[in-house]
Amino acid sequence: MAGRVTIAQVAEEAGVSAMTVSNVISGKPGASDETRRRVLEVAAKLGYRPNQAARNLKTGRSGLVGLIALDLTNQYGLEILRGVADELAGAEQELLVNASYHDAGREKDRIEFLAGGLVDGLLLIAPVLEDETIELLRRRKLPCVVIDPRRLDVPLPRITVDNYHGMRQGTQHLIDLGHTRIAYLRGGEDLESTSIRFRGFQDAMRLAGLEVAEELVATCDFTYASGFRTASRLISEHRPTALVAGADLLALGAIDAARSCGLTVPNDFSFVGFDDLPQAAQSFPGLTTVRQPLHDMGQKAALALLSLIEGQKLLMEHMELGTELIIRNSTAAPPA
Amino acid sequence: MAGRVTIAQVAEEAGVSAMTVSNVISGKPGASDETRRRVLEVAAKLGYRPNQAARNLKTGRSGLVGLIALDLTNQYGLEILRGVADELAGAEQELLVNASYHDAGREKDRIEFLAGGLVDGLLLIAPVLEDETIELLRRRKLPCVVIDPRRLDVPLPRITVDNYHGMRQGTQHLIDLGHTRIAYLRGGEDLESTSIRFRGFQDAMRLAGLEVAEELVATCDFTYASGFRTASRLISEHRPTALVAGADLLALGAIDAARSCGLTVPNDFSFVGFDDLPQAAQSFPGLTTVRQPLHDMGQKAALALLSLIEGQKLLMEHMELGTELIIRNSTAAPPA
DNA sequence: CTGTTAGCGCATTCAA
DNA sequence: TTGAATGCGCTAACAG
Repeated sequence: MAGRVTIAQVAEEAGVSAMTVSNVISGKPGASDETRRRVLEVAAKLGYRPNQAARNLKTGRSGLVGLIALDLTNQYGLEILRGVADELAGAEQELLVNASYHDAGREKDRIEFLAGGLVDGLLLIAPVLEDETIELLRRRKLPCVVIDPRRLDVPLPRITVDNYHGMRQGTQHLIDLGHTRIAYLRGGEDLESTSIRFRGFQDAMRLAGLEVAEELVATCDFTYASGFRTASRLISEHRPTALVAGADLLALGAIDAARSCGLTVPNDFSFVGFDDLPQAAQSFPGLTTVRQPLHDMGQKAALALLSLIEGQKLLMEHMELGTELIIRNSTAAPPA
Repeated sequence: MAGRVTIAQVAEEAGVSAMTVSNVISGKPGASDETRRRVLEVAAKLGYRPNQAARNLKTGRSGLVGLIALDLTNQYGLEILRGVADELAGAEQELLVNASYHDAGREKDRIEFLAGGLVDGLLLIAPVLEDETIELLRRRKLPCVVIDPRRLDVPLPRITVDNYHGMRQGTQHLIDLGHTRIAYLRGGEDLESTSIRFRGFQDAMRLAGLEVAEELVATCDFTYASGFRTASRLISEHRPTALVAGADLLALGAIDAARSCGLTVPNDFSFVGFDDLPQAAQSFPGLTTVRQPLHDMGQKAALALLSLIEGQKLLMEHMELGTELIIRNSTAAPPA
């Protein structure tokens, strides 16, 4: 429907061959300045734009990078996406975004679809990645980089974060402030990173000689509402003085739960999150949290994918990035 | 790189012609069950996937819908995007998402790029749309639907919201509660909807016999931080009892500003927002706000675009959707 | 119901 | 420095 003008028309109008137009348009050398000028002029006049489909068919590349995210509503994935987009802006690649909506079946379906030659490479954010899907990817030889897979050992190039030390550091911060009764809010069970973060919490506690009281640990979904609900119960029933959450969204819900119990943050109760989503800074009081370099992860993943697409060998199969404790105003010493 | 198996190979292996394979694969009628079965079997065995580029070249369609959003960080655009994605999921169209990052130049560049045959149609969220860009779109005859343009009268199919009555209703809610000193936080100047919302506020006040005190009206950027800053000043210097914001993000910032001034919401101070972003419900106290049907706007826009792509005439050039006042817990009667 | 012919628009190869 | 021929993989139109 679009791009009505073809290279042939430009060629005729400019009195040269299609080949010459092609060369000039794609900025190849080998064309006199005079010819180049005329071709460009005619192309502009006619409003010529190369037909992507034809170009793709010829070159075997689409100029598209596929990205499959869990959904398009959660900031976690979107921050990564921004990093990807920023990196891709420089390369001549566009982003084709698909969501799997937390459904393994749909994830497989989307991957299969995109792998059908639509994209030159694939970026997966927090995918489930069943064995069958991995097999498909390998068979197709489709360049692919995985960010934060559920199972950390997937046999594909991947980028993860040092969840263990991040959570230890976050927990340690509360311990240093003098807290001893610290609650923990785990995210959903099926992610390996959830367990790793919890281990970081446990170890920090144990090494400080503190007990991890079983009733102070609860599991909930990765949502604000679930964090609110679960924390309400934890706080009202067991009265800890601080809470560590496996994700900012949970921490944010928990803070509001404390507030609705009439507690003041951080005077009466301290909170530490994990992620450092934009909301963490845009809340009152600002949320102390363990920062994942989400934007950076996106950029690094995109960069790795681009080099894979160019046919280069990857420097490393697995890249683990560090975290950083961001201290804001949701933590303080426990009430006397 | 991907999709190595071609239709010819499948045809040979199955002992039929390429045409037959093509028909079977695209689910066209006219193929005996037996043939169909065999073709499908061979295709599966070989892992055949049609090459999109070739298909696109032949059919003149890419199966891609372009979407240009301001950026990928603000929930406003993302809610619309979700609506679009939901609608497109049913059609055989994929979404190619681009961001313009609030830059008119980049917006034009992106549109020009996508219009080069990459997409079958274009959805624009809150675009600037310079005259030149509109001209380009028309020349290319690229199907296009605009959501919430800055200038409401762009000569393209468009979907907007009834900003005027929405804001009147939101303001009226505060008036009904007994507020008389009501502040107003305007969003950035260059959007027509900003002015229209403000007019709704003014009219509601005037019709209730209330004065719109000049010092109680302030303009700020569409960000939480800017809302926080501006509201802090407004509240501490002029002591209104309620504030209406031209966007939820501003209201959320304003609420935290009130809190940081030691005020309790809604007992000491009431707030009304505009948009009903997910954050409005996920905050404490829940934000009373004027709901824009963002998801619905996305769906309707996508639906309209799809019919345009199918070559059908549009039922209407301009569609204005209604708003709804969502009363949560950020509003109450003014302190005695 | 199935096969043949042709060509979408471009870029690679080679020749001029 | 430029041009002619060729084919990427697929499907519309028609013929058998």
